[in-house]
Amino acid sequence: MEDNAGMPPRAESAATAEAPAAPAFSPLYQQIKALLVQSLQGGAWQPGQVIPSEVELAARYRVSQGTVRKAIDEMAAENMLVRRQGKGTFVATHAEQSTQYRFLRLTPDDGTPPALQRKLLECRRMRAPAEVARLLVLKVGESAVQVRRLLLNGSTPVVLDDIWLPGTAFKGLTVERLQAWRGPMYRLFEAEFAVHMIRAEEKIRAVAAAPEEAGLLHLPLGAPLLSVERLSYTYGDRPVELRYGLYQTAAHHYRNELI
Amino acid sequence: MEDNAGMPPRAESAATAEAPAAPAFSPLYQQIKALLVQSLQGGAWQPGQVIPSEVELAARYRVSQGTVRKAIDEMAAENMLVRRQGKGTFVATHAEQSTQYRFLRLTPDDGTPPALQRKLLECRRMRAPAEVARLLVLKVGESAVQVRRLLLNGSTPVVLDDIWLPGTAFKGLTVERLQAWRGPMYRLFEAEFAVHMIRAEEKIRAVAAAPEEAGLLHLPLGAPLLSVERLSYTYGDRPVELRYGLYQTAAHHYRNELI
DNA sequence: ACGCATTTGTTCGTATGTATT
DNA sequence: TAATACATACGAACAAATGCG
Repeated sequence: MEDNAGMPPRAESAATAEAPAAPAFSPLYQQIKALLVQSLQGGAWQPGQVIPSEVELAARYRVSQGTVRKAIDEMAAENMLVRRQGKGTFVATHAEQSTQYRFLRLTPDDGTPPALQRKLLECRRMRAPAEVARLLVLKVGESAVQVRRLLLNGSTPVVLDDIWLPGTAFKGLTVERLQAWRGPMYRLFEAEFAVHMIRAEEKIRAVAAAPEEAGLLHLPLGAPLLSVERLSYTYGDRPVELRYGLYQTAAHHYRNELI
Repeated sequence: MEDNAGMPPRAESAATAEAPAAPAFSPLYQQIKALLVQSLQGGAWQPGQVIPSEVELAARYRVSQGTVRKAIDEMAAENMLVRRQGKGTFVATHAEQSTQYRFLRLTPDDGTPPALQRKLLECRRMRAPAEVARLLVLKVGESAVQVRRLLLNGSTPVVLDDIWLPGTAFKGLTVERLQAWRGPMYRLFEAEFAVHMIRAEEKIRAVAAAPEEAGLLHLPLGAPLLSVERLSYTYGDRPVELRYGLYQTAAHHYRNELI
């Protein structure tokens, strides 16, 4: 712990540098956290896999175990990592039972766990419409993939999703690929396209069913629907999915916890 | 630090006791946390006030500062306490700018901060209806207070709230009291009735405006509305407020963050 | 304006407990 | 049983923010 050669920047180096523009000092554990996020972003550790132990990471970055621990604590709180006592710390995945449909807040009123069947309606590639391009931070004219699907409870359609993805990141996403996939779509994204959703923002409204929507959801024209616009982010706060959802809330509700 | 006389239970005592029913061992910092929550619940420290410093609490409970710190960390994460470097740790309150309207997720579409005027419609005392009694865990026939109000953006009504409170806890809540109050309702509750909301669960649906609602919100019959059922909890997971809200989402939306 | 005391924030080191393999 | 990994707990030191004299 004497020299610091070849090591990542320490807090001191940033703090002692008398830069005129105030280089935004950050505590050591935040720097370690940033390095860990970089490793995840770079694909050094895959979803579901163990990351090195706290002791090893401490040695690697030449900091104390407590500092690594604090960095990992924050990442675990943000659902990027999962700690398991006695086993190790794992990269979060949308594959596990507990985190499956982590982002779907629609729940049956009777409390039973949500069990919805998928019905793929469409999957096509096109130039991103202006609004989609704006939200996904694409250049004008860049390609996007549109996926439309229904979620059904038995024979009752409950959700109509209109999903938009950046074309370049999702090269090779086809109807067949989607059709063949069993399991959550976000799991497909992380397994086949190395895109891991870690956070999302939603804007929710009540709207009246338009003709096409009403037809697909087997509802009368003008029936009230929950409109959910979701923008999902991956590491580094990069938006990578835009999803317009229409939820039928006669026998379901959107649950939320305020803290 | 030698003897432990008159002190709260330590982790060891619980762990070593060979109770047959497995008395649910909890780590020391969790026990400290429970004691701190009790102090809040008992009103030992008022909202907005400083609690004793970490060093003093550590001495009082005969544990290390780090253990107190971890207990406070969790409570800060749950918004029960607020830490301020150099000043101390404060009991959270609904009075501050940052936490005002902490539970109101409705935001104008144009991004401006929500600025809504209140218009009180009703405040009366009655026997709690069955559903209200069930959710607020009241005995059949117990009294409840019903408050109905509008929130307006200029002259446009945006929110219609139907609020239910336990009658005993809110003895003395009258139209005049509500009418006179400036500031968030939750601030009134904690200041005048010692009821502090720390958590809430919401169930959200899209519904069609019924005649009375449509009239109050200046909307056509059947217009889509966001229906928000909120159950608010105070210390010890006791539900103390039930609120049925109807939100007009033409120029506003309910924002949510998924993590 | 300056320094000092107080309080939380960060970092380190060490030891021990608990869960898993 | 032993080794490994995370979880808890303690103690110490210094940094940063705040408020007061």
